[in-house]
Amino acid sequence: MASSEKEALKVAYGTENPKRIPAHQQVYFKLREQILFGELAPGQPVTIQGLVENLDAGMTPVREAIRRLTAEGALEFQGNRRVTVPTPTPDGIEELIYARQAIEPELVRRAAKIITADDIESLTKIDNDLDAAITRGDVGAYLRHNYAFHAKLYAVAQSPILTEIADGLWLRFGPSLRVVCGRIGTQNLPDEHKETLQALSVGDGARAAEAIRQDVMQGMQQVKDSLNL
Amino acid sequence: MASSEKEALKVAYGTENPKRIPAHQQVYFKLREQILFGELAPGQPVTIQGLVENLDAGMTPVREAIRRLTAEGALEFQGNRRVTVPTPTPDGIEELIYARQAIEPELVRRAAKIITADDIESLTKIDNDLDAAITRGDVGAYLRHNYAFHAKLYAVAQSPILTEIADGLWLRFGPSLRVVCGRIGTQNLPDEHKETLQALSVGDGARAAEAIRQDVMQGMQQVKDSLNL
DNA sequence: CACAAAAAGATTTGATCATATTCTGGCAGT
DNA sequence: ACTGCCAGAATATGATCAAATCTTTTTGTG
Repeated sequence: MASSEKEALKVAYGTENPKRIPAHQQVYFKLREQILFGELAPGQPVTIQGLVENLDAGMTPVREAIRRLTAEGALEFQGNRRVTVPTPTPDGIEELIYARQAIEPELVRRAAKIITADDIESLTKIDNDLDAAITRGDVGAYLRHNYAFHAKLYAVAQSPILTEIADGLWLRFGPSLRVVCGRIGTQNLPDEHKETLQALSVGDGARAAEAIRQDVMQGMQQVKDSLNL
Repeated sequence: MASSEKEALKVAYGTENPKRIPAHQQVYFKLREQILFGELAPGQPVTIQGLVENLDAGMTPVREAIRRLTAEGALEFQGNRRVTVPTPTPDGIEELIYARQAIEPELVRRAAKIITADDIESLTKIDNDLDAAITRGDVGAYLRHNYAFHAKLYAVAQSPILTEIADGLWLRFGPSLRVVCGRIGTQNLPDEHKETLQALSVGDGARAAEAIRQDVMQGMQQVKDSLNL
């Protein structure tokens, strides 16, 4: 997702906005949220008509949003005309593990070079919210804040292409993450965020990158184990 | 692009086929080709109505194809409602260099583990066609065969997610590659394919991966230099 | 009077919808 | 099981509306 779009959406949501967001983008963002934060489970079929009612949108915008999410790997054509949320496979998880380890530490290295005190403060705040969500066992909030932490790191890195790739990967394992958290709760989930922040605050990009690599690896391993893949 | 789709398209092209390919997919593949092999230049605007005439398709399929390619980074929203082929930037090229070096050697490592003699033969044939294209200075054929070589490697690796990412990267620098080749011809272009094939034929995955890394790096460097970025 | 900035109008293009058509999967009846 | 029919869902078209750009005209100033 391009950050300019995010910004535009934030500005426009709900208010009597001057800038009108095209329906197909609104549908895209709503559906994306549902996939990322678990309203949709792996294997679940996604019908155009269902979304038309559910999201109260026209047919054409829904179609376009589905195409876009399909291209990003968040949804999957079933060959006939069906679309579903992809079901994780052992090989797929392996690929995601490799890809995340290849991309995310690099983003953190890049972020470390140009991060500001404000950014670190912002990240710390997100991480505190994350801890609070873990403590009270709020799975939904955990998923959102965890994503927010990583997304903020991407934003700091100012590397739009790598960020888009990383965001695409989130869409692929989001539904599975939800399933896992729903099963094992929010305890025992990996959190190398403190270490990452520590390293970033002293400008140690290499250490921050390694911390994120650990965070990513542990998280994906957790998913893999919990799903018996 | 999922390989199942590719297969389906190949089967269906032109013939009085039993399986009908949806118009939006046909448009997608046609447009994708135009982007990859250079009918469309960086910065060029892409209009829906233009494609409707050009590709002789309806409006809805064209729209869906554009959304899909936009999600893959092959096209770019211009904020107003315009869509264009992205113009390369120095930072963008840097990101692509990193991403390709992270993904493609891994695909080759995976391919090396399961490659068959038939696959190697097939790759050799593609590489010969590539050499022929270089010799006679046929830029279009060069681009197609060069892509075919890498795409075949991806196919051998049987890693759909990494392959989709790699394919997405091709879409991002395809137009620039065309510009560069049009400018400097087909001589002096990198070709570590022989080395790659040699390593693959003796089962040396590490060496094959390194050869591809060289190939990728040199190619991207060429693009970067030629565009004065 | 010449020039340029601004306004108004015309035109192109994108967004959306209503509707017709095509396809798929299930079900009834053999 | 097999075949053919039917309901529902997806695909695709063309019409309509809205937004952006281009063109022309108007207006203001040196």
